[in-house]
Formats: sequence, structure tokens, C-alpha cells
Amino acid sequence: MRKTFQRTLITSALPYANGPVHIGHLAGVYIPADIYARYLRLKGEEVLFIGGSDEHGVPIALKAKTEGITPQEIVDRYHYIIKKSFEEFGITFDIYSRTTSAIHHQTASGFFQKLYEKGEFIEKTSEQYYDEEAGQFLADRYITGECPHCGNKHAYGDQCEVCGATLSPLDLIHPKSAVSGSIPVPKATKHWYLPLDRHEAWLKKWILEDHREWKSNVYGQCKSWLDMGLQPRAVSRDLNWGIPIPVEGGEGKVLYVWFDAPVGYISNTIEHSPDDWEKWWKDESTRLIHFIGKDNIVFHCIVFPAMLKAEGTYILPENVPANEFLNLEGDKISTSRNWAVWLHEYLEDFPGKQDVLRYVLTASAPETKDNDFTWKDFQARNNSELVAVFGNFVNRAMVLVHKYFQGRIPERGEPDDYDRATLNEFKHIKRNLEDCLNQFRFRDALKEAMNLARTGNKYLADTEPWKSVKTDAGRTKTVLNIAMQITASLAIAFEPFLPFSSEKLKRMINKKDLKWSDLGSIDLLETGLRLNQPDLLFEKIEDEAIEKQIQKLQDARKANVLKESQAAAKPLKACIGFDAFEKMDIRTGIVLECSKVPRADKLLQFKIDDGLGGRTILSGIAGYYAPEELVGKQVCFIANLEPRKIRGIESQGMILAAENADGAVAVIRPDKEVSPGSEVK
RNA sequence: CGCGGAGUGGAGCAGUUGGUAGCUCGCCAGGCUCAUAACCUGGAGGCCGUGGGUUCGAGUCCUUCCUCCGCAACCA
Repeated sequence: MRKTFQRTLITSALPYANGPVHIGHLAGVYIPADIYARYLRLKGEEVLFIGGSDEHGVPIALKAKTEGITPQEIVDRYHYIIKKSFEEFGITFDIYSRTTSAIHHQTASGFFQKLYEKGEFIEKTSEQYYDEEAGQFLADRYITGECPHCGNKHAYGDQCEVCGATLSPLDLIHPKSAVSGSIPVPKATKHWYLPLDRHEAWLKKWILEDHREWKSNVYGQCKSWLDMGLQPRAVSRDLNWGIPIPVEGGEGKVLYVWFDAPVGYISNTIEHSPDDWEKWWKDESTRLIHFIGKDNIVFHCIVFPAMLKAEGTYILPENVPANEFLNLEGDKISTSRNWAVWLHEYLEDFPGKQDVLRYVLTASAPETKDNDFTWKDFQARNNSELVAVFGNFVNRAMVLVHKYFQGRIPERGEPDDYDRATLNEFKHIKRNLEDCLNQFRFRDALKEAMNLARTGNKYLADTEPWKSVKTDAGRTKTVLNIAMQITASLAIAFEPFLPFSSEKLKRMINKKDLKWSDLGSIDLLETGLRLNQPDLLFEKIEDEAIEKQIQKLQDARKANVLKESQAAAKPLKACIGFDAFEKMDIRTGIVLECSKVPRADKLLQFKIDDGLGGRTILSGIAGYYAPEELVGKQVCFIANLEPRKIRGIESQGMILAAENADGAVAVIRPDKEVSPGSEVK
């Protein structure tokens, strides 16, 4: 049943070039992909490992605008930083290119054209908001206005975050462009859609029946999408930064990034092997594997395969091992809040310690659920696993050989039962290691590799060559010969995970070419082979270095708070007359009851004593106040605001609260106790 | 009820088709001294988020509710 493959094409999600890469990217995508690529190469398989920067899309266009430079300058800046970081971390891409390349433009454009000619798209004309001042159509997210359901003034074009309603930009009352601040006007625009619904039947069979082995997070998400029924998705956007739509009526429009970016995998393959790229994409004996993060699952499992199938000549992915997310010290990693460990900064602070980070990120990779990276854990894993177990075993074996046999591999006599049991253990671990790697379980695979080193330590402890050297030279030779064979095997086993250390270890034992199939062999180092001087593979990381990193994060947090407190206050609204102010009836009241509104994340329902018999008010502050926190407290509210139903409950007024720049809310309360119903002027 | 993932000793994770709860780190005790105070052995520590159900038997299957994360809605 299992297909046999002749070669493997590995892709890793294209990082978005609006910032550098951080440990989350590395742990989620690039390290697993690199481990897999290295493993297959070590086994002598034909592998191509593709990467590149994703450089189009609205956020980059906007960032360029705010910085007053061209989008190209933005992506140039980050593309080279990202590329360099990957190189320094030993991510062995066969090619790392970019979506602004000429080849990619041609390829993506041609891909669109082919689907267009085959009639794989449908066209729809719709009204969309156009910003006349900025001269562009607006993405849903870049329009704000008043929510027609709850009256929230800052609803987005796609959703109101206060009442949770799903919106279309045209629903918004008083829409405003987030780009220029002007009032957008509806304008007809034509777009092309990929009718995913047409592909539903085969996708269902292909994923739900033929790929039950996919990871549960991947399978589950696909199943949910397929069960809901697929909808056509727009493949074009009204934007001036991207790949122009190459067909009639496409002026001023570009490919939507999700159509553009995955084709980048193909373009980069073409750039790498212009003559025989097709064998990687169009030959059934190629196994295609996409390494991605969990946010990208539907694109890689449903949308991109639908594109490939629609085109007609491409193979489909064999597996999509998606990882969950990595947090940092308990908080979500965030580029904008500078809550991240940036790769280029890590390398400055820990020069030469790429493997330590590779180890830690693999050992606590978010394979099945979100995980947390902490500097304490980083230190502990380095000191008590890499140094104490792996590094120490290698060092003691090397030192013993130097001490007793002048650095030459001693002759091995007949192994005894215990020797054989240890070597047997090696065969066993090798098998486990391969099973884990084949199933993309890199965390477990690494643990198995560490078990090899543990076995080595135990072997030395049990055979005690420092004792036998006084009584039985032959036995000591055999033991240290075997210990060194184990050391050589470690160099192989760790190569996919810790390539720099493996390289160093191979120099120490004077062996260049070791293949995966050699793992577990006891004839890797021939008798008499001269070893080089031992050099520590890993060194302890002291508390000061860790505290410096923690301090750095705390500083980032402080800087954020400072930035928020110094955030420019919003510009004033237009002047109003005193009569307009007088129309508002603001009162005080005492909170009698307060409860969460069921099935609404942010809403609290208040019962207020307003001195007039009481009233119910809903307020979207559940994220900042526990219901019981405000009971018995005085609040201020607008008493004559038109009542409005929210989630089926009528809200009779609005509780006044100050909103901080970071979105945090503080309820306004009278400084001294006043009687309920007092007017606020 | 929009959808998906996760909740297991102090921390991080395994737990395959239901059959005695495991691993690494940390902690405690002992051993060893070749080794980066590293290594080896033993030990303590868990009603597997919550309530209910199916079963001779549930961490595992069904179900209630709670918590965290993601998708839908640029980001691994």
C-alpha cells in the first residue's frame, strides 16, 4: 500500500519579510525541516530543501508607507537578515530565494494564467470600499467604523471585537480608512476566485481517507473545513505591491499573497535546478513534504493542493507536519511588542552556540501543543543534558584514551556479554531513532539520541576502565575501543540535530565521512587511529548570562509600557457646542449585580441602581474586570443613550471607562460617594 | 453552542487497538573518582482539568462544564 519514493522535496514556510526571524520560527518550522533534510541526506537519499522570503502583501506595503520608503527597500532589508540568520544556524537550504525574484514573478504569473485559461477560476464583480485619497481599494481589516449591532465605534471591516459579530465592510456605519483616515467610497471591482467547492470531493477522499496518518492537529483542522463545506476564495487583490494579474481586466490588481507565496516553492525549485526541476514537482516518485506552523494548515492542506490539482500536472504533498506555537517566558511571541529572541541577537550574545539553541528548541518543540521557552530551561538543558551527559561522555572517553594509550585507538579483544548487551542496546536505539524521525517526531528522536550518550556513560561506569587499567590491560583496551566506537556513533546520531558539534566531534576523532548506516557499527575507528586533542563540545552557561537575557526581556517589557504611556493621544474630534454637551445625560449609579454574558467573551451585564428604579447595562470590559469586582462600586454612565439589544439583552446606557493605548480599560468612578442618579457635569 | 488543538508528579513531555501510569530535568540518599562538582544506583512525589456514563476493567471510549492556544481575520 505504501508508495515507494525515490526522492524527497522538503519545503519550509516562507517567512514574511516584514521583520527578522525569531526562535518561534526556528522551533516551529526551520529546525524540524533541517533535521529531516540532514537525516535523509545522511542516509544517502536524494533531497531538495527549499526556502525563501515571502515579500508581497498588504502589511509590507503599509509598513513601507509609514516609513516613507518603497516596499522593495523593506523586503531587501529583512530578506538578507533572515537569509544570514538561517545560514549561521546551519539551516541547509539548497536554495533560499524570494518572491520578488524575476523567476517567481514569471512562474506565479504563468500559474495564474494557466488556471485562467483552463477555466479553473470564477469571476465576480462586487462593491468594495475605495480610498480616494490613497488611491487604493481597502482590505477589510483596514476599514473601521461603527458596528451596526452594538454601536462600538471601532469595529473592523470584517468583525466587531466588542460584540463578536461577523461583518462586511459595507455594514459599517461611518466607515473610515485606516490608511489615510478619509471616508472611503464603494466602487465596483472584479476579482477572480478559486472555487474550492469544486475540489471538495477529491480533497475529502485524499485527506480524510488516504491520509489518516497526518498529525491530529492537521487532520482535525482539515476535517473541520471539509465538513463545513468549502467556499470559493478570491485569488486577486486590489493592491499595487505584488505580482500583477496577467489577464484582461487585471490592471491595478495583484495575486493575493496566499496564491503567490506557495508557488514560491515551485519558483525556487526552478531557480535552483532550471533543467530538471520538473522531476521534483511532476514525478509521482517524489515525496513532497511541507513544514509549516499551525496557522498555515488550511493553505497547505486544502488551498495549495487545490491549486496544484487545478493546474493538473503537479504532485500533491505526502505529509504536512505542522507544529503548534512557541511562547516565550509565558507570553506570546510578538514582533511588534519586541517580545522575542531574535536569531541575529542570539548569535551576538552566544557566539558559537547555535547547537545549544537547536537542541533546546528541538527538545521542547511545540509538536503537539504550544510550548514555553524559558531561559532557565535553556540553561538547565545545556548544563545538565548537553554538558553533563553528551559532552561529558565524549570528554571522559577521549581523556581516557589519551591518558592510557597516547591518543591512539587501542586494540579490541573479544567482547564479553556486557559489551554485547551494550552494543545491542545501540541497535535498538538506532531503530527507535529512525522510527521517530520517519514520523516527524523530532523531540522523541532527540531523546533517543541522548539515550545513546547515557548508554555510553553507563558503560564506562560499569566497566570501570580506570580500575582495570591497573590489573587487566587487555580488558581496558577492549572497553576503551568500544567506548570510542560509541563516540563515533554519537557523531552520526547527532548530526541532524547538532551539526556544528557533530562536525567538531568528527575532527576530534579524525573521521570525516560517517554515514547513517554506520551508526552502531563497532568498526568505525580502526585500531591505532590517532585521535586529536579533546576539546569540550559544550560549556556550562553561567547564571549571569541567563540573567542578562531575562533582563533584556524585562527591559523590552518596560520599553513597551513606556511607549504605551507616551503614545500620542488621539487627535481631538471636532468642536461641539455647549448645547450638544447638555444633551448628554451622564449619571452615577451603584452596581447592584454583575455577571458575564454567556457565550460572549467580552461582555459583562450590570444591574445599576440609578436612583430611578434601576437599569440594565452591558459593557465590553470582561477582559479587564471580574464580575464580582465592581459590585457595590459606583460608576458613571450615559443615561439617555438609545437602548440597544446586544446578544439578546437590552442595554440601557453606556458605562464610562478610560481606554489606555494598549487597549486596557479603567472604569470611571466618582472620587467620593454620591447618591445614585447624581448628574455628572 | 463557528471550527480545530491542548489540559498527566515541582517543571517539560510520553502513554499506540481500553488491561499494573512512564521518560527527562529538579529534589533526597548512597556509590564512584576517568570526566566540565560532571557520571552511576536507589528513593520520595500523580484520585491523569471537572461532573456524569459505557465496561469485569477508563489517562485511553461517550457526554457535561471549566481553562489555555490557534483558525476564521498579515504573522511559525
